Amino acid sequence: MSVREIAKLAGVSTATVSRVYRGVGSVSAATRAKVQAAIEQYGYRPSHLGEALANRRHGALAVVFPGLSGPYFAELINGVESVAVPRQVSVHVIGTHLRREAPDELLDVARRVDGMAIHGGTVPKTVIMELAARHPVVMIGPDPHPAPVVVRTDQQAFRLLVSHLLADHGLRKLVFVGNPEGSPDLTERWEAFAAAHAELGLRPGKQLRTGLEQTHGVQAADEVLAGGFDGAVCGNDETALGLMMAVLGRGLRVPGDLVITGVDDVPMSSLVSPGLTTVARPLAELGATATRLLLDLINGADVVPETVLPSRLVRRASCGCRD
Amino acid sequence: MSVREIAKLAGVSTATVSRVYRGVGSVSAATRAKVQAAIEQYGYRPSHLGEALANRRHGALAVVFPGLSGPYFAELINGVESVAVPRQVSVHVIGTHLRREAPDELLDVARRVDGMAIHGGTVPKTVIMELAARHPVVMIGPDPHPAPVVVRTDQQAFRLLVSHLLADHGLRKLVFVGNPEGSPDLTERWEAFAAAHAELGLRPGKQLRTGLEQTHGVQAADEVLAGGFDGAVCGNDETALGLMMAVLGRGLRVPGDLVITGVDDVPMSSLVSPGLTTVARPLAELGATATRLLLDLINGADVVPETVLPSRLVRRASCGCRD
DNA sequence: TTGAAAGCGTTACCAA
DNA sequence: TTGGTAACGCTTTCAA
Repeated sequence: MSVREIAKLAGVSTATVSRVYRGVGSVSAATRAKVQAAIEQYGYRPSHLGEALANRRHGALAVVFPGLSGPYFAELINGVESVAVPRQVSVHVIGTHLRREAPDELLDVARRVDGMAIHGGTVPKTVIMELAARHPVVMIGPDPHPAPVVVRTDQQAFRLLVSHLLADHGLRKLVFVGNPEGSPDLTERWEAFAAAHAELGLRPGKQLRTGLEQTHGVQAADEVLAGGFDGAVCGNDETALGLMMAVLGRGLRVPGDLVITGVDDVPMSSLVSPGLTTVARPLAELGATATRLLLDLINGADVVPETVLPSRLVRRASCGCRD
Repeated sequence: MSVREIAKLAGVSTATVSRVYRGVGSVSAATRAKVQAAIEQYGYRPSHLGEALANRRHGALAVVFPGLSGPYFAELINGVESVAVPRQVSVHVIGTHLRREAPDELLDVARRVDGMAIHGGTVPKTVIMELAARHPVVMIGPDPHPAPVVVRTDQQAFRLLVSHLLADHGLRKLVFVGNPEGSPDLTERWEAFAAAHAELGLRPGKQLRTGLEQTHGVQAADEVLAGGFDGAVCGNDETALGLMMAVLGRGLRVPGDLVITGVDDVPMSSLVSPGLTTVARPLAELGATATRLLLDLINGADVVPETVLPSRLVRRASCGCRD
């Protein structure tokens, strides 16, 4: 089923079929009806390839993440789709899982889309630069590399959080749970963690390097508990929740035996008991903004190089505040 | 940068450029070198659209899920990619989030891929049939609808699990946590749950309808605890883990105050304490098999209509077995 | 070994 | 309001 066949069946030209299908240009009611009938009878849908080739536009964009699992990415993707879907742009979600072949894969993905939004910390500098040189690229979250366009959240609330634990709750032995080397986001948080300590003339607590998933939080429990810390400042909610689960599973209390905090404010965090004190970040908005900018970039518009979205401290019971 | 330009720059025909790029056909060493040089100098990569149009093949397939979040889907996707990536086929991951517009979206996605693997319970019968009529389609997991090709796991181990709780642990008041109406997978599990009760001359326990995410498990806690049940048989590990977390957070004990079991054996389940008793399902293999069959279907091969993979009971501490 | 030309399925321009 | 025709960027067949 191609335009040509439908055109023949309806006794019109391909141009007319195209016009009818897309509802543009002027077509008499009579011809329109004829063509519509043929289209419906044969269930004709134009080939995406033909369309895209002629338009020199894929009508698709890619979002590249280190992984896919978890509420963090789910929310980000929601944001992306909330702007892409209404504009009829399809979204390719790529999880590199940080595997080696990722760079080559991305070069290949680039051939199928009009532009890409790349999460910070997923691909090496050289690849980003190579991609950005040829295609519209927007970075989601901080990345140490010189990138064309970046959308991110600030670290203010996170610093406030650490100060809150130190100053208001009087904690003096905090662990930072997360690996600053693995992710630019965590690098910034570690710096804010250190800065908040320094501000009070304290030495920054220890750093416990783990991944960003719930399982990593569970696995960190033994070491955290053995370290005699009074509070665990986790790099994100998922590790915090994993840690909390492990601590509770040992019959200990939060915040009584250990204060725990996270970052992101994923849905679980407000539901568990004790509620998780965390930093709310506008994840959906982050994805949506990145996508809007990317589409602007694709359309050749001028785009501001850096957009910073606000984050917000959310105090619940896990830090010791009464709920 | 198109074939034509490269051809001109290298002083050869487009056919020769194409041959060199793909490494097929016979080309003299001298011309090959000339062409290679031009390709590298200009960083030429053939347009995917041109390629696909000429080959009448997208080199891509879609996997359709109800959601994206969580370890269950992550593992399934791993399986899919483990076979697609080596074959140079790119994967479009679609999360419908069960939204209304999903059917239309899928029809549109179908225009961009060579075939699709659809998770059971994600789209209405009519849509599946419409898709399957025009495109290669493989279903992942049970679906009540007549589908061309299905890959699934059996329910044997799940039934065994329920019998184990009833017969070996002597539990008499089990809740089934999950909504059979929402998912064909859960429908089958509910049936197995009822059958295991019937086998011992017992009446099937109550059904507590919730979603399949961790948050839903947390939210179900109050109702489960108020019901005076001795065991909660959850539809999957995620709800089980959420429930467990909520129960522990209230200062209660698992399995002492409540036995909890799941299905899937996601990574968290072996890490938490108490370890979660569950049914291990070969999720990666499920995704991989579906993908293999889909590619066969695309290549016009004959394909067996139903493949059933085995599941396995994994006893840990949460059911009351000593670890 | 190489090239000319047709074809893949659209859209868009220009005439009619 | 319509249609013819030239792109779009590639692969492939057939000759040379």
